[in-house]
Amino acid sequence: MRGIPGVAVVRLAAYRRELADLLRREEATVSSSELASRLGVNAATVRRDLSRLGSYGLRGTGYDVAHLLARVDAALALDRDWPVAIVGVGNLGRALAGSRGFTSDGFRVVALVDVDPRVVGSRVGTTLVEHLDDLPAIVAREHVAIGIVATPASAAQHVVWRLAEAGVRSILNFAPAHLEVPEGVAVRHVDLAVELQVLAYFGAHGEARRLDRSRPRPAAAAGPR
Amino acid sequence: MRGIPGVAVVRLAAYRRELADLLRREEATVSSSELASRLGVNAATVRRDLSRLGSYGLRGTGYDVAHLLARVDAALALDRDWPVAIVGVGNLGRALAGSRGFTSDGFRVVALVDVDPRVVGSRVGTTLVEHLDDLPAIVAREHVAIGIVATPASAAQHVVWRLAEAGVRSILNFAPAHLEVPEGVAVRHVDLAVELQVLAYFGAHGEARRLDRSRPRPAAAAGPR
DNA sequence: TTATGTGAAACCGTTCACAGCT
DNA sequence: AGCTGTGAACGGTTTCACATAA
Repeated sequence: MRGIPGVAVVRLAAYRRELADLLRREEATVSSSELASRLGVNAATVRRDLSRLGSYGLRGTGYDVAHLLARVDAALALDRDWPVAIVGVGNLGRALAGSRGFTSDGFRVVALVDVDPRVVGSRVGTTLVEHLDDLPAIVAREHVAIGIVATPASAAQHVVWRLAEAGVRSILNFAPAHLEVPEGVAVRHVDLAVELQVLAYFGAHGEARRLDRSRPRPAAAAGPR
Repeated sequence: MRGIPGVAVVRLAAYRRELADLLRREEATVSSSELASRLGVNAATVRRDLSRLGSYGLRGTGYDVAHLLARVDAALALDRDWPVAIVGVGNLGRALAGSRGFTSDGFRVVALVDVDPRVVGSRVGTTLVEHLDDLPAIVAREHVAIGIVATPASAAQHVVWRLAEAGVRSILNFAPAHLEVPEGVAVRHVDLAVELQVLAYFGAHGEARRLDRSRPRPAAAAGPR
């Protein structure tokens, strides 16, 4: 049962969002087809995704919203604490630090890191901006589990190595660059320029395909195999 | 060429980035395997992707960097102008407006839109923030081709209808919500919370997986506490 | 020899369709 | 009756492997 396909993990996160909404509305149960239509996916896909977590559906009725939400949270490991460090305190880094998505469900921005002497030592909100050289200490002190790379592309690879050395094994990269990572480190990329270019392609080719940018980005590349 | 698979379009944008870099370094040619290793993909995949644009490779040598870049640009329709409107001028909207990725290669932020009276009428940089109600006029005036949704989730669907009505056919959504769109409108989603949750999953399930474009990777350690 | 372009195979996620619970 | 869980069919991408060209 281990080994949920990357795309399916992305869908789990989407199901979670809908489930949280249903819970808020005090709906007791949902069917796979209802979840499916809310998210624009096939009902069989929903059932297969959820069945990977175990059989928690009730035939004839659907899924218990609260229970299923708890199972999804457990699968996504959201029942733990995930301290986040943001490296690169420019416009984007600042915006991310204040973003809703970055401060909920166990995610907390616990550190801001930069190298620019004009920024290091200042505060963003209540958080002090510290120097990249202190990363090992910061990671140890705050138990940082996820690193956000919001630096220019030219610095991104260097930052990734520093993060990896310091023990961070999950990285979300906003820099427009492909990154090499050591074995055991997971990376996901969010490249704004790429998103726009893809939209340009579809805009120009008049195809309105539904293609969500859901793609996991595995770790490391390393040597030939 | 018509009908490039969505994932391949994303890779084209990545190749473009590498090609631009190679051009900057004045490299005259690249091989598929060099591009492949730079991006962590298979060389055959690179060749198949590029061959969809036509046969521009030179056997025994590789691809002419400048020529290939021009072909990729043409395929992605980057030889045109793509005026962008950002709806939702909060932290994220502001950061995006000033972002590098949003102001290059034909993309220009030509309009900022919000509904909050405290924001409408103000300026971000040199751009005036206008009211959502004026969207049809704004789109017509600026020839807006791409709309960015950077509003709260609760407003996102409404904004999408407004954008679509006004004639915008490409939408990049940053709100944490699934969006219904009319036929002929392309949407891409960037959900920061989802990205973090996916990283939490991989961080927690670090074990044994294989490296593929869409799969988790082997990891050696456990998650955070 | 080196590297492209591409049939054909392998691989993998998606969807169907229905058996099996409640 | 209604809806889940899943074997099996399906469809599309990826990768192999090699004919082909420089």
